[in-house]
Amino acid sequence: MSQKVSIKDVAKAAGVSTATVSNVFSGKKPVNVDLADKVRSVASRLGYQVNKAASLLRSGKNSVVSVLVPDLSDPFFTSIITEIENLATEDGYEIIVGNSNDNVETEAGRLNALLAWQPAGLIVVPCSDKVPDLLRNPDMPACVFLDRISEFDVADTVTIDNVGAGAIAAKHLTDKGHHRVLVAASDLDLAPIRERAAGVEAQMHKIAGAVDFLELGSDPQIGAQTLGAWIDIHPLPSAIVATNDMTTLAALSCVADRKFDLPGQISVVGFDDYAWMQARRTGITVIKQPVDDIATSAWELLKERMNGGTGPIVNKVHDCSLIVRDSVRNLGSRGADHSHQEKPQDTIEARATHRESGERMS
Amino acid sequence: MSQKVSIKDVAKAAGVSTATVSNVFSGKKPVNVDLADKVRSVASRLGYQVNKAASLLRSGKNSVVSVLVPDLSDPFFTSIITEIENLATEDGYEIIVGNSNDNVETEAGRLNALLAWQPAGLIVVPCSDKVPDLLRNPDMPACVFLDRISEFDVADTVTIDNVGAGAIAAKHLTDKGHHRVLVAASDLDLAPIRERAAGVEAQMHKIAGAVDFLELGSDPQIGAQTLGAWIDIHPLPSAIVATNDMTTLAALSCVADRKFDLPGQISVVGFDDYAWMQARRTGITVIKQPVDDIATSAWELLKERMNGGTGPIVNKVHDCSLIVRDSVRNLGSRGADHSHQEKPQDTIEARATHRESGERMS
DNA sequence: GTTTAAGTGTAAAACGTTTAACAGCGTTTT
DNA sequence: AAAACGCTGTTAAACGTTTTACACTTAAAC
Repeated sequence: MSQKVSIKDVAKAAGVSTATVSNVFSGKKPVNVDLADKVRSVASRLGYQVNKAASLLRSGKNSVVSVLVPDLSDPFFTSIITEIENLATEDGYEIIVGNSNDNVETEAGRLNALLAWQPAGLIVVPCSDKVPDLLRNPDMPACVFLDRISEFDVADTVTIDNVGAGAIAAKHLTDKGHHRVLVAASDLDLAPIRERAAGVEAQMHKIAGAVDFLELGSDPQIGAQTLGAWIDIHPLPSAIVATNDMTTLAALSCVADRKFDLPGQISVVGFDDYAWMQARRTGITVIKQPVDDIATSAWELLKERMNGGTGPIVNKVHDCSLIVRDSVRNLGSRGADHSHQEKPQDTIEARATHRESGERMS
Repeated sequence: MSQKVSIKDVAKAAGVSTATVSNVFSGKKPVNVDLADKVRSVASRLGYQVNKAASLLRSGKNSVVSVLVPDLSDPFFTSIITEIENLATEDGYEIIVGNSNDNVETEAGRLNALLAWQPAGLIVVPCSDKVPDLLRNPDMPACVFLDRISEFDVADTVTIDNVGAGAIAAKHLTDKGHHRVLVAASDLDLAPIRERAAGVEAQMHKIAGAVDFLELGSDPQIGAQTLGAWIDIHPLPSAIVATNDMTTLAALSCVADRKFDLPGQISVVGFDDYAWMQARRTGITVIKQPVDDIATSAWELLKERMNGGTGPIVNKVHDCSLIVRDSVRNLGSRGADHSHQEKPQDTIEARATHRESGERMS
């Protein structure tokens, strides 16, 4: 009986028209308050629930927003989804999630499935760093791209200052006297990863240090092995900089497997900040992405578009911060900071410039 | 134009009726293969996509399944969701997620919102351990309850042998000579947590050991403080057993904060297994829930119900396993195993009985 | 040679909303 | 006193599918 009761039943039982019932629930047109109360009470007595499918069909207005990410097992993406779900719920939206599995074809397939619902909006982290072809279509729902994206003229984007993030990590290392670092990248074909690596490289160049790059993929297990194999045949760098959460895990796994003393034998700067990074004897010094800010920006931008906003495309760029813990050894050969003992945990805001829109540094 | 093309447009362009187009895409009734090909080619040329809302409205058959969990920031729940999304996608379903925020009222609200879509099925982890009232209604969609549930006669459930899990953890500790352990529980009002704790307690009783219980909540940060405060005024137990992932994090945070040597000064048995647990010098010995199996069972059960399965309610119970790493010290005072050095990592299958359905141990 | 059946297609009626268009009726404006 | 307006309500037509009932053709069965 619960699913069978329609707006007509309520209308009949309350002695009004279906239009009135509709208006009571949608608020599109005012209804006399007493009458509205009566309708509501009748409705709840009958267990009436508006049928979203019918509502969507007629009005074309949807309350679901689709989120598509390349890897649902990556905590970075799930943490973004979590935050977006929070915000969306507050605004009366539902979230439907898709996983492209880092595969362009799967991505297209999922996109098609999601689009069949005519979602009010789309938040997507492309699995390549390019806009999926389907979404180049001019009459798509509101859409904002996150994180992995290197095209900024198709739709709103929210990203981080990747070059800056890499630079901060490297600066911290060079300040501590490190001259030779290894960048543990996931996949250098991805623009953000490439930029983070470039940020490190630029800083190392400044001090005439050495920097190597290694691709570890997105599986920490395999990444740890790859890294181990590399280490076997190369001189040990004094520090490793990870370019995302998965490579951080890979680096730490490798360090653990080989029983390296951290930071005695090798230092590590991780990427992304999770609870487990400080729930250990040697807390991990990390570059922290402002996950909540990213999600909030994405939601705000999307909301604006969903409400018909038709302004120029905005490219929101967030800054990362360095969280200093204990995984970087002070080699003390350079800079002014070997004179004092740093506090065990400290946040140094990035100095990277904050760009709201328009052109990016090349 | 993309969203505007309907089945009628395709029908007209292909010179057939809408019914035929519908049959081509739904496969409900056979269509001559040549004609079907023509329809398909016309459809893709026009960029036709079936409108799920209209389809759902008319047929009543939905391809979305709703998943509702108490905390989207809990990796355990997100890992389950991830796996369910995989399975669902393979079977042509979409997943819409909800977060009840550990609050019964929010749960009811989210449930209502999700139900308005008339999902084909529902997978829910209740925030209390009881079936939400809304779902007691006889004519609800197919539903299976996961993890936090203590009612087994309303719908299919999939849980783990919580008592067994606790017992395995405790047995490992007592075998290593531990006599006094602390159970770091999240919330003892939750049946599964209570049972895990009871499993530990039972085992400790067997050896006439001591066991304390402490509730830490679901925030690792706060939990760590609570635990620290407790430790300040109680003699240090030789080991801590966590009852879920969040309390594992809390315990490890606390140990790290206080610079306790792990496992020198204190041992820890964690709950749930994630990559970071072994990406550290001292790998964490944990009770591992078979997340993939849980998700798979849930999906299989749900699929059966969605396909009209009307058999008796089944209560699937999975066993946990112990993964031995380095976070438990061998106190060597008991049992036969202090004679040999254990391997660094080893999996010991639980001996807890495996129950497919029917009655549970009280 | 008539009936049955199988295979394939169509017309038209739903499904449960939202939303024009319109109408009644007090109140204000002219 | 007529006209205009605001407020509140209704009627009926969409929205894009699926599905029932039916129609036509051809082949097989009697």
